[in-house]
Amino acid sequence: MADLTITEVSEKYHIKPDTLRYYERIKLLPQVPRSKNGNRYYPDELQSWIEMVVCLRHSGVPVEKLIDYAQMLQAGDATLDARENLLREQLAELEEKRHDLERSISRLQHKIHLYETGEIKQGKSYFSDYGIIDD
Amino acid sequence: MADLTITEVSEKYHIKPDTLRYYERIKLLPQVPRSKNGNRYYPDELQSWIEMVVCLRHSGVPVEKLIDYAQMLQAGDATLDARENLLREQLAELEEKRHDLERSISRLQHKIHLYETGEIKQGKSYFSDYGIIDD
DNA sequence: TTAGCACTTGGAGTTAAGTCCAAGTCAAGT
DNA sequence: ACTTGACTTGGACTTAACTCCAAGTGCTAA
Repeated sequence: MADLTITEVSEKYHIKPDTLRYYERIKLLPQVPRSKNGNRYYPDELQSWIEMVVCLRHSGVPVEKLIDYAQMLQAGDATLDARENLLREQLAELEEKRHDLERSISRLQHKIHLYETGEIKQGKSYFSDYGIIDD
Repeated sequence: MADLTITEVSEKYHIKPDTLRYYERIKLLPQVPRSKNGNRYYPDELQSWIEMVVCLRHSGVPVEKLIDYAQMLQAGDATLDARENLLREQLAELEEKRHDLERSISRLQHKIHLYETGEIKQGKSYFSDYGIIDD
């Protein structure tokens, strides 16, 4: 692992250069170092953080929470407890999200099954097809 | 289960009246019937569909896909295959989402564990705390 | 040295999905 | 009759998170 340019990071993590610059503007990233000509480069440390950000963003953790965490990281040990709390809160959010997702997946699977077996064809009127599956 | 007014539906499914009217405008709902005074009421059939919509929206299925499905439902049997396809596609999306979510949850759990055990305190510099856990 | 390309900046524009508002109507209660 | 409260409409506004643009700089290769 070595320093990468903005486009390299962009390709590695499937995130646009514009987004990387945006993340820096909003302080989701610390000041990104520049090479002699003024171009950004991303050392390992930064890449790891970006990797984490991309992962959590992909799961819907709001940018704002990540900024809060980033700010606290920079503030040092005084923020240890607050950081742990933030992580716990986000974990709880994601676990709820997972629960909702399981429900939706079951719903879709059930519905698809109805199509597969042709049961849906008996379909009465327009939306009747949408009875709730025991709750 | 019986006909409900807009506020009743709103309370039952934790969705604002404005959102219900919005859903109607964008054809995510069929024409909602009106009582003599012009107020909307929601019969069982509609409630089931709303319940489904709320569930899927909560898992991130885009409004547009739900509109497509709703339109196809109204179009009748000619759209059976297309409807099944749409459901399969959305199912695949949600399954991928679930995968991402699992990853994020593991990440957070691991990180929280580091805080719990005090391992994070040894923290080198700012973002070093973010090394990637074996991949 | 000139063309081309990757990068820089500040700022404007986009997209999805609501969310809110002002002005008006209607039925019920006092 | 008058106030209250729930509803109606069309349209404007908000929010989150990008995403794009124009104008400019600076290295690289022919």
